[in-house]
Order: sequence, then C-alpha cells, then structure tokens
Amino acid sequence: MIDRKAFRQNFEVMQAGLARRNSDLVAEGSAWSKAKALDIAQRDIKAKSEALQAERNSVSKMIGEKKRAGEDVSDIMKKMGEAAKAVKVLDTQAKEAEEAFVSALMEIPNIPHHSVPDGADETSNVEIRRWGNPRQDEVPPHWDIGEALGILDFDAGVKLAGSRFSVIRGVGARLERGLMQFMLDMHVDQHGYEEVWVPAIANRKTLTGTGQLPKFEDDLYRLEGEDAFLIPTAEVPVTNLYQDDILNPSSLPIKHCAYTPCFRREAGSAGRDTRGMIRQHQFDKVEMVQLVHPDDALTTLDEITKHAAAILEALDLPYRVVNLCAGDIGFSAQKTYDLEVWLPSQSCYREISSCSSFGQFQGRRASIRFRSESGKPEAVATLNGSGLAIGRTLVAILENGWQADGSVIIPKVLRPYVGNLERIEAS
RNA sequence: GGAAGGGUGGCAGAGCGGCCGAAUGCACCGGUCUUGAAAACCGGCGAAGGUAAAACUUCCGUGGGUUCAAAUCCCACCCCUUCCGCCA
Repeated sequence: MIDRKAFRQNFEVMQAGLARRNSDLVAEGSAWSKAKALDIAQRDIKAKSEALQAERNSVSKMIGEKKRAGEDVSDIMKKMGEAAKAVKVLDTQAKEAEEAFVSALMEIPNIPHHSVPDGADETSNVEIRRWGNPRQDEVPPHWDIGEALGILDFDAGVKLAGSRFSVIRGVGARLERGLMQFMLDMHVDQHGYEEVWVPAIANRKTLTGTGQLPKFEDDLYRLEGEDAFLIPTAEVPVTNLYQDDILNPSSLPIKHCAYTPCFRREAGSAGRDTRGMIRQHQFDKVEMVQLVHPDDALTTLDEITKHAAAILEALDLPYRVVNLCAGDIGFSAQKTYDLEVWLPSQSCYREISSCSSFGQFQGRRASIRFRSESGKPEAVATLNGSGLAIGRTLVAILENGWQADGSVIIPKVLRPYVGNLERIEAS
C-alpha cells in the first residue's frame, strides 16, 4: 500500500511515478484517480462524525456526573437520544468512506524506484551483466531430453491432474529433491538465512498483506468452502510471519529462506510455454525473504540478487541479470532484477529468478513495523528473491548438460545429493 | 465431528454499564546509587487517524444490537485451549 500521507503531500510526484508503469493507472476512472476524491470525502465525513461523537461523549459524561449528584437528567437524555441516532448514521457513513478509500489504495501498485528504467514491456528491460559461456550448438528441448531419459512424464501429469502438470521419475525426481536441498543448504550455510517450513495454504488477510489480493484473485487456487488459497510463492507465508508485529530494530535484518510448492492458475498465459515444464500450475521453489530497515532496501536487493546468482554459478549455468523496466515490474515491487538462465534449445535467456524490493509497500499492507529511532513504529522494507525456481533449474541442467549421446552431465556440486551420480543416462 | 472453557497492551493478568485506553506484575527506556553490573529506589512506557503542536476520534477476537453512555448486557460469526472421537 502506498503511504496515505505521501499520497496527499506528494500527489504529483507519485502520479508521475505510477504513470511510468502504465498511463492507464492514473487515467480517469482508475483506482488512483478515485482515491483522491475518496480521500477528501473520507476526511470530510470523519470530521463531521467525530465532532458529533465528541459532543455525545462529553454530554454522556456529564449525565453520569449529574446522576451521581442526584440531579434530574431526563431532559438531557431525551435530547441526546436524537443525537445518538445521528451519531450512528454518521459513524456508519464514516466507516464506509474510510473503507472505500482504503480499498482504492489497495488497488494501487507500488511506485517504481527512480533507478527503474522507463518502458512498457520486457523489450525495454535493461541487461546489467552476463556470466558464463552459453553453448551455441544445437540442443534438443528439455522435454525431448527428459522423455528420452525416462525422467520427465508429461502424459502422466495430464492424466493425473490436467495440462500444465507433470511427473518426474527416477534420477530426475532425485535431482529435483537434491536441488531443493542444495539451494537451502547454500542459503543457510553461506548466505546467513534462517530456514523456515511453512503452510502452503494462506488466508485472505495474509495474501492481502503481500499484495496478491484483492486484485489478483483469479491467479490463485481458492479452497472450496473456505476463504483460503494455495500459495503462489513462499513469499506470502514467509513475509507474513511478521504481520501485525512491531519488531525490535536490533532484530533487523531478518533473513529467511524456505522451500514450498507454488500454485498458479496461469489464467492470463494461455498458449504460452504449453510444452515442457517451464510454466506449470504447480512447481517447486526455494525463496529468500528479507525484512530490513527502509534505508537498506536497495543495497539488500543487490545482496539477494547475488545470493540467487551464486546458485547459478555453483551449478555452472550461464545467466544474465536484467533490470526490469517500469512497465514490467510486479504490482508490489519497487524495483526488480530478474536472473535469466541460458536455454540452448531456444537460444535465449529465460527467467529463473526474480528478486524484488518492495520498499515499505508490503510492510504497510501487512502492518509489519519496527520501532524507529524516534520511538515511533515505522513500516519495514521487505524483499524477496527466488533462489531458485527448481523446475526451471532442472530444465536448464538438462539442456546445458546435454551430450550428443543423449546423456546429461550432472553439475559437480549436485552429485553428493544424487548418490554421487555423474551423469544421467537412458536406462 | 461432540463437550467444556477462553480470546483485554510486547508477555502474564485484573476489570462494578458512567470515575476505564484500561489495575497489578514482568519486560523495555531514562535517572539515582555503583569502579562496572546486579539489586533497590524514582520516573516513563499501546496502536491508528487527526493537528504546526494540541484538542479531538477510534480500537479490549470480528460484525451487529440494546443504552444518553458498552471491555462490561444481548445475538451471530471467527479463532484458540482442554477432553472425547477419528487420523498421517
């Protein structure tokens, strides 16, 4: 959620920032433009309501005092009976106005940081750096490699659950599990994160705190008969571990990593990546989350990005870092670096990790605060990054490690996790 | 699923329809004392909106109701704990 004081005081600046995402966001009829009117209405009705409440409170107090003194108060009480009704009406209106204002605010995305490049879509993203030597020879797509080796079974996924589900078998399954362990171990042992194991189901409040709700309900799997959803990312439960808390500043930064399955309906991506396991309804991911002092948000973003990149480097997978443009960053994000891994079958880089700073946007929504230097509670800054998406990592390993004889070389650091196996061969 | 009990400030835990945003203890912050610390003593200490600062308003699980006045009374819902049942 954007800061409501800043919304009033820096309206023009924020509007310009928002428009960098998409000019529709500040157009007539947008949540942004509605919010301004709703704020004025809200303040106006509240002032009226509060004045009347103040009067009711003071008269009520007086009635109590007079009664105790034995005086007759029936006249005043009769008069207050009328006023009480008016209070109720105004109070209801004030609550509605406040609610309308807040729900408009909830629909407004975060303001992009000034270091985020201009642009409407991914074509304007800016490459920051590259690592590794991408192979340029002809490599089959991972689904052919995986099926030939007997470790990927897309038909089974369809049979069991539907399209965009898959089954991993044998060494492939062990590799999926090994990747998860390897990534968690690295973040815990070398990057200083505390591992947490969290529910894969979250309630409405939790999903609102990180920004998936109310706007993106269609992207989530909702549980029948309950106001709860399957999580689309570990970011949701892990960040919300601290919802409604006021943290001691000495406890910052808080660093967590977690493995969870992730569930996405992919409502808007029909026809994209329909083959293979690039885009699944269910996938595995190791996520890093940090809660930091607001001043440290951007430096921490660099740090998280390095932590994610360290996994790719350890696996010897070529990648590049991309600074997403204003039109391409997510709803809650202030700034995002994507890590894109080289996929030789497609001769291009594909997203494998997304590292974002949310500034205080989520901190305000989820009411995660710390006691600031002034003694007043202030929203923390939150960040997260995939470290990494496991299914896509498996894809990258299959393609980058593929040999002309059809086998796949397993990266050295993973071998201890798969019984010291050096390569995957057809059985 | 059945039964009982319970949701109050960071925690524990009082609370008669008005004098209750709320006793008390712990924790925390500042001070006295001390070489330093502990103890003891003194003082401070919830959040949100609002304001230049105040005033003022709201918040005792959530939503409604009764009343001039609700943490306190009534109704509904949610959650937690314990016991029973079921169960990885």
